[in-house]
Amino acid sequence: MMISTKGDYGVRALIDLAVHAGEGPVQRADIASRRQIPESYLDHLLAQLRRDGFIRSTRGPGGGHQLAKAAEEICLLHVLESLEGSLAPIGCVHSDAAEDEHDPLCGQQWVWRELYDGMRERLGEISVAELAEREQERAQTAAPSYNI
Amino acid sequence: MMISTKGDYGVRALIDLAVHAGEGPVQRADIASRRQIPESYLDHLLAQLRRDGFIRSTRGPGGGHQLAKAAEEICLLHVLESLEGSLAPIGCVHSDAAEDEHDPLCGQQWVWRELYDGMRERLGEISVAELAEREQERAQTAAPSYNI
DNA sequence: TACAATGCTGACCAGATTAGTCGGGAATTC
DNA sequence: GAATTCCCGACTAATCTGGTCAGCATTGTA
Repeated sequence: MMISTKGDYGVRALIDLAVHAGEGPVQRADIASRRQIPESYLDHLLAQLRRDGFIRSTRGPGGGHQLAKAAEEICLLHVLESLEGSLAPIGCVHSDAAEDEHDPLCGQQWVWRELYDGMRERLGEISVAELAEREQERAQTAAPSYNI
Repeated sequence: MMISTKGDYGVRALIDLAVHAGEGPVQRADIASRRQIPESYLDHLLAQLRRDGFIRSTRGPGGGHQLAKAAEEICLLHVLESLEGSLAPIGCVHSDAAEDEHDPLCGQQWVWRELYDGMRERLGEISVAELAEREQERAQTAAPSYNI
């Protein structure tokens, strides 16, 4: 398991913010109840997302959280790396490792690196905007009667 | 981290067995020292690999472990799944899950599934034989003077 | 038949990580 | 100044990782 609830919840929260973008700050409690995330846990995740510049938060009544940049510019790769740390499938492979820094004992490194690079590439292509769109589409297909 | 030392050590052990295939049973202690794996830990990994039919073990003097099938027929996917359990990047996605068993709250499932399928496909193509070959090649390039 | 070499098994353990909870403080609006 | 909201750090229980260890089972050889 490479993606814990941290990453999963965090992504969901960002989707929620993307869906409600332009409606002013969204409150933690609303995200939590809509996305079924324990509120006090979500707290920590939002803090991390703020630290890494994905969201902006405002305090006081009417406060809440908003995306700090366009949803199109937030890719899954960065979000997950923010919340989960490195996504490397194994310790001896990290994104900033030198190309030929090979441990002679870890001859199968090329496999892990190949997997890792493939994953990072794909995750880098998927934006929170895309996830939010897909969700909206699905919601409409699932319950079209409410939308006529 | 999706691949712990379990999977890594296990793969190394199988490579070792592939390299020494045809030389009779290979002893645990030899694998352990050549591959830098704690012997008593390796013990458990070999047990698992045996249970899942990757190796055959014989006891008594001159005993040891051998591949139970051709190294070409052992793919990384099965080995890792034997040692690590499911490689699913997240709980809601497993290989035997029904196609449309979607949790309405997990709208981003398609992403995880896409990653998972890609990984499984790639890992299914790589055999222990290939890993062993690559290792041998590299050993020769690294120290050609010993092989003239 | 004894014994030495080897594998087999289950119990145990320390440290890290995950998935939270809780309590209190700080900022902001009304 | 009171209500609302975010912010932050301490704490916890359960699980996983990466082992270690003791003792038993099997088998070849003298």
